[in-house]
Amino acid sequence: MAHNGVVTTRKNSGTTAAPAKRQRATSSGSASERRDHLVKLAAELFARKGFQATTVREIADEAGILSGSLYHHFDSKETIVDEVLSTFLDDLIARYRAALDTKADPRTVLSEMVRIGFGTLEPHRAAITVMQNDWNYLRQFERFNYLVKAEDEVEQIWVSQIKAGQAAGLFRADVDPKLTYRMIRDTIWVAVRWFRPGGRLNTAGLAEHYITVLFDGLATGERTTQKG
Amino acid sequence: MAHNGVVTTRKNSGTTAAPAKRQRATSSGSASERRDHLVKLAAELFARKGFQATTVREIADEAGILSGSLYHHFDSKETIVDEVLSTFLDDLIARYRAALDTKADPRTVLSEMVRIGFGTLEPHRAAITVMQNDWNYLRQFERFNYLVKAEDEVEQIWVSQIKAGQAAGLFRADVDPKLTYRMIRDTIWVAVRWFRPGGRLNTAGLAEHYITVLFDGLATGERTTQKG
DNA sequence: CCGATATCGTAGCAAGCGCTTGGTATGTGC
DNA sequence: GCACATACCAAGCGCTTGCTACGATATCGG
Repeated sequence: MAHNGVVTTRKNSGTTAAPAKRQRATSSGSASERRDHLVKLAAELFARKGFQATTVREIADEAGILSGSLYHHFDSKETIVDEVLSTFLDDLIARYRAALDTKADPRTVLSEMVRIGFGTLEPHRAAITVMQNDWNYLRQFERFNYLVKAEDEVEQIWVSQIKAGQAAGLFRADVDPKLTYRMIRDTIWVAVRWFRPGGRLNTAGLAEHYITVLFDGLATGERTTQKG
Repeated sequence: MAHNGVVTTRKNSGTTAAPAKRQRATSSGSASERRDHLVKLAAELFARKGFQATTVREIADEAGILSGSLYHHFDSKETIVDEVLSTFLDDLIARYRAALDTKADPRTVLSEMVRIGFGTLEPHRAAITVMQNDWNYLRQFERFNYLVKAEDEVEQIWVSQIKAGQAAGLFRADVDPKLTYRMIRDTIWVAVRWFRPGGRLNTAGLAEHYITVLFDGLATGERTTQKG
């Protein structure tokens, strides 16, 4: 009664080729393959229900094990979400740095960074969702201080490119770089809330659409507010 | 042991002129004045910690009463957040309708709607924050179906204006109206995450900044992607 | 075949959760 | 001055939470 029967109530979620009935996971492949799989399952639940609303029992159910068995792989529930977020951030920052290394002009680099942002929407959908929804909650724990650090580094990358573009006369000078960065960033990330693969546009299409509006605006004809 | 002493541990949060020490709230003013005050206190907590992470005991503590006493005013914790969100939405939609009633040209109306959006950032900061962070969770309850309805009405208002602007040749025809709306909406609302009154720009300044970029773009010189 | 290691089940603890109940003080209308 | 309504306290119920302790089983190199 403490827990309802895992074996009988298991839903065999039809996502990845899941182990239909419980069977001890054979130690195939690298040491932490099982662990990585558990992280992915948990990430999906965190994204769908929120970090706090997701219980360790639910995560275990999804994997076909009992909640206590999770603690063979992880110290705590927070360790799991930590892995979800840090994996995403590492990938993101690496991509940004690569774009910077091309040494292209600011407009080109900025466009590429927009594409990178939208490009992470699919592979890191769950992580981005968690980051959006549970940022405020997670931030209060010391162990997630690195989130703020990573965010600062990303901001620095964007702002420097915007400023460079202004200095080169490519971008209007009457906009605030930091403010502009924040609006771009938010527009990209928040798209995880409504973007679903298989819709009218893919993430590449979204990126081009946004780049168009971002640089050239929604209006037609001459720019009416040109100051710088 | 079941609950620690409310009187002794009360923190007398230095926000609004709070009742420093507990004293029975005298029935001054309208019948539900006390209730409204409790809603505001709860909204701040919901915004800061998230809906689920906020306990009824914390709300009661903030008000200087015991958790059970909250249920004299509210049926449930969800009733409280319901009041927070519906108050905001009612106000927002009323403002949008007023802007529509001016029958001005689409660009003017759209600009005004952007101003309205940013204008709600301060008076409804807590509600917007809750809406952003806890939308996914709250949406799963039937009682919050009206949230989706309200969102649909708002979307309809925006999209019709964008389409009208395209038909009038004011806006470029090669952008997707619905997609454009979503990006505008997101950019405005997500600003609650970083906007703090007293910074460099107030919400009116934010609005003008965004209107500039939205209509005329970030780049200088001729529009390079003009198609429609 | 054997021990090492990884993986998982079983059972349950301490704490905390939203919420309920029964009773008490303080006003207000008549 | 008594009935009534309001606003609250005190106590705790039933349940869920993250997590732990410990034993069982599977796999595999040697």
